[in-house]
Amino acid sequence: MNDTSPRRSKCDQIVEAACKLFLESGYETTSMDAIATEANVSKRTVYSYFENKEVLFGAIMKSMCDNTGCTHPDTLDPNLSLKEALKEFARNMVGLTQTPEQRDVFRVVLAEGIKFPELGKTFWDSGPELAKQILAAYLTEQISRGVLAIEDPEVAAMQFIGMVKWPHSMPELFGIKGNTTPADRQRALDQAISIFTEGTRAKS
Amino acid sequence: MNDTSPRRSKCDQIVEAACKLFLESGYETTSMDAIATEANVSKRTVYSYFENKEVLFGAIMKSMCDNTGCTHPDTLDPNLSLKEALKEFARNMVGLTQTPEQRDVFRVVLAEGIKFPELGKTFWDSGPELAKQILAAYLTEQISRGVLAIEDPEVAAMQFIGMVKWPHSMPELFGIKGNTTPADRQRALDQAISIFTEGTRAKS
DNA sequence: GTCTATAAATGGATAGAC
DNA sequence: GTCTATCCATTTATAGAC
Repeated sequence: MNDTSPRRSKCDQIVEAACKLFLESGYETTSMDAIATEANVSKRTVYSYFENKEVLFGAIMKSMCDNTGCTHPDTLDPNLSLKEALKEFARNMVGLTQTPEQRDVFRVVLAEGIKFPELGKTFWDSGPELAKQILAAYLTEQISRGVLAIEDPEVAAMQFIGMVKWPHSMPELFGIKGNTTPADRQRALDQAISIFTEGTRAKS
Repeated sequence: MNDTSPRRSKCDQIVEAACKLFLESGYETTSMDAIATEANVSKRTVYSYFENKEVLFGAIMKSMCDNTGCTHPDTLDPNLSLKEALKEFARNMVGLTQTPEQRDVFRVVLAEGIKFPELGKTFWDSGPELAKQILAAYLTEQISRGVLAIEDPEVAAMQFIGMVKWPHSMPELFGIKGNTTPADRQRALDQAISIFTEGTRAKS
């Protein structure tokens, strides 16, 4: 017995092990045997908590989506300048502070989307869609104040998110080891915000 | 025997079947049995053409990347206006004319990226990276003519691609059935180009 | 509740006949 | 080259003892 952590319920051990393995290797490649072993628990115990493999996977991924989808603030800070508010939003929600876990969730949800269609919707609603709505509400407010001029703020929100996220996330997702430094990413973010604000600012 | 097509080599039948099934269901879920059945061929015949499952998958996906990565034009048309050239680029390479097959290739490459790392690089180089370089060259030209003012044209190219691709591709990738019409997508594209050109135009 | 052992099914790969 | 039949490993899921 390798009971390092002082006292943790069997269920927690199973969840933790399943999380780790599913995110590493996806649904098919991860066996219930491997999960039981990783959790220091017998396979029968796994089945006493989760009816079968599909249920276990669904439960794990649902909670991962809920927890990693969106970090806290649900509005953009109205006290900051336009550029500063957007920068803060980009840093927190759609970009530079993305953890390896968030990246793995993204990849696994996408990979298993055919077998688990409702998972795609869960992820989408708690991640990109939520971020879009928050940003769109802010943009709409700025439009009504006459600061910005945008035809469709919802689409513009998605376009901003794409502009910030794509150059940073896609290479990483495809395993392209960019030799970008934090300073590089900071400059890219500044450029994105500059293009977006200049391109949407109301003509005075 | 269901030999509908007049005369096609066994190898072609296998490739075609494997293509279809791998793109539909990914690597693990697709069995060699299923491929043989779909191809109207015995399993032994599959193994006489392809050493094993990994080799078959690698060959299939490599050719899919080469064929669907990037459509023909390798420069932007210098005779068009800035906006028209960008619109044409966006339509051809990163957006609205994306086929279901291209979307499936994207998804499978991403999904199996851990087991087949070099596949990610193959896809990247023949798709997004190539598109980026073509666009970056065009932007650089426009900068040197004093039409645009951009600090880092390579990053800007990726940002433009993200702005165009994200709102359109991501929901589809996650199985979100957008009720967007072609007219909606056209308007979104126009808005993206407007934001980008206004945001990067040199101050006169 | 938890474990060891096993049943039932599936999948990758091969042997040998034609 | 192609087929049928089969081997062997692995995997999900369950039975029965403690």
